[in-house]
Amino acid sequence: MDSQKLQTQYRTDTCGGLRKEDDGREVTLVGWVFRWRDHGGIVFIDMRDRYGVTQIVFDRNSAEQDIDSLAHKLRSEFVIQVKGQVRPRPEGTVNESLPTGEVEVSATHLEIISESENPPFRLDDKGEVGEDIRLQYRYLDLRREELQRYIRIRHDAVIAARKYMDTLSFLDIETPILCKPTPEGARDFLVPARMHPGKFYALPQSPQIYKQILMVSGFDRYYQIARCFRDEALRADRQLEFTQIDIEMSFIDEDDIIKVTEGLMETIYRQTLGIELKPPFVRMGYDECMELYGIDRPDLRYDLQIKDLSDAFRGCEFRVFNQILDTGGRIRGIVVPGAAGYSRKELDDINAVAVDMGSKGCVWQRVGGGGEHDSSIKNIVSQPYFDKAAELAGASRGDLLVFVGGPDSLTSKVLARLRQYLAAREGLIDKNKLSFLWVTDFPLFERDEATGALSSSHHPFTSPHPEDLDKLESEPEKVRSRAYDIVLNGYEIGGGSIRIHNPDVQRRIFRALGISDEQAEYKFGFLLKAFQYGAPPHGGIAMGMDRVAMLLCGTDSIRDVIPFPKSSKASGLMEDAPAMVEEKELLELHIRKIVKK
RNA sequence: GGGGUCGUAGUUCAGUUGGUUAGAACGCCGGCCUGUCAAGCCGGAGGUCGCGAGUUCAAAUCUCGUCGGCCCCGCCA
Repeated sequence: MDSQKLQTQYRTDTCGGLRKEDDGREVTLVGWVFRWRDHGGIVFIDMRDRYGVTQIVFDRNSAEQDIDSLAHKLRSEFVIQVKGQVRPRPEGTVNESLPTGEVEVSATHLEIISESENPPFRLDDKGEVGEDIRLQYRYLDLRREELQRYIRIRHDAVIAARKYMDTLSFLDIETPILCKPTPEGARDFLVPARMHPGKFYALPQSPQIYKQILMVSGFDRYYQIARCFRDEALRADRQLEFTQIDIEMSFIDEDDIIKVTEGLMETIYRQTLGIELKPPFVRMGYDECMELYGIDRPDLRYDLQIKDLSDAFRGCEFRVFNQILDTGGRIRGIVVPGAAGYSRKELDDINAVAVDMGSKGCVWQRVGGGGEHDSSIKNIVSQPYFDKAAELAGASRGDLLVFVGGPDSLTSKVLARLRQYLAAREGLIDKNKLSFLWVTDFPLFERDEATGALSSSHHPFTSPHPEDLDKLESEPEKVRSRAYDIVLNGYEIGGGSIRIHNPDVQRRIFRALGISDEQAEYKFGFLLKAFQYGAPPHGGIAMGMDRVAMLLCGTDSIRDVIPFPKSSKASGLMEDAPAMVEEKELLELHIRKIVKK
């Protein structure tokens, strides 16, 4: 840290910069009272700012000023200015745990700049504090070393990303926050348009259409660190507003985007944590991914692959299994090595997880030391079937098998969760491992099971796989897309696609989605029109900045890397947002409340 | 929209089968103290048991509702 740069009218140095080389210097520091140890005749103050902690000593005998009265008044989180002389600490009193621990500042002058109420929780990272109270007093929470570090890591990542993108000739271009509503996809945040009674803007779910139009404008390589808004339920890794590193390129294919993205992640990890990644990352097609892991964002830090055990149980005595197999379902399971010793309670817990994910439950089988099989269905199914299952699954003595039957959509969902649950339970997750994965060849559409309607699995501008174009009308669900996701340790940290740049193909997609020409014209006419004026082939990706930052910081909630996040019920606990507004404001916006509270 | 879990002092928590004045630690306030660093010692203050009903002679404790934090399902093109 270049202390020269941080010098101001208030300070000569920071609370993190002094070393024994500074012995004898007259310095002025400003900061917060972190801790104090009042011994009567001598008072120690740990003074804190962004840069660190420095011990200040007030000595009744040696101080030039009568600090007796002032120093004793100091309390936690007062803002103070201290003048004094740097000196080495007496022998035996060096604090090894502080970078500044070899020195202290002997105070000659103290000014209380700002007093503080007693803080509602301690800021020294000793002991847990409820998240509600932390969010309510977020400005104090953010003073804590941990959050200061997270915000710093996030900053470093953003700077690394910007430098990298700039090096590759990407232009940082802004796009509107007030957009045209798009009823597809996530729920929009709407903004009433005062000057257009009855009409609304929407906050961007992503800058998607604008960045595609920028490609038509010839910008070739665009990026933006863009705030996005989606009015959907929150999760530990989802907020109403979040930040994307949004990228779009022209005259490229999948490999070009993937290469740029891998380089981006490589740069971010090197610049923030000094970790060298080893691209290229593993790639896997969607179908294979779902078959092996049951989910499109598997955590590959551990194995526990899903096995198809249908053939083992075909014709067995268990009617439920036969019914499943006869109706196109499968029996699939995972082997947990060395877990045959699980108690009934533990097996019940596993079953509860399976039920929670929507199945009727799971079946377990444990392979005993003599190769004999114990199972929750051993009274129904005879031993040879278990032999076959163990053989198919590759389970050996001492292993546990857990399996679920049903349509693939169900077994995938349940087994993906069980895989995660069992890996955690078995301690198979290496916290220091970084398992990147590209998932490619997503299906272009997915069908809503309730309504039967098709919708885009990525977004409606995603290019279909050229080989599957002729199936667009006949077998739309078999059409693969040119979409790709990047996954890290089980989190989807980014996704994108090669876009459609041909207006005719785009219209065929809209038709397949049940969007009429008129509707398409109304909603996306401006994009289609733009494409009629020489659209370059293009594609891009959006990286979830919050999730990337979260993973860099090693936490499990993006709230930790967002200075002012919303609670899980979407409230700002500090400022108490959202809030009521005056009737007259609504009137001006041509809005009437129908819910009173 | 649904499920789980939690809600007691400023904070983190304990609180038995429903039964006397709801406790502990840390923090806070006061005093003592010249080498501490989560300082120490002595003393003190501090409670709408989230909120509202109900059951009961009696509710932090039981029941119902409600609000809020966290996690999950649905949702998240």
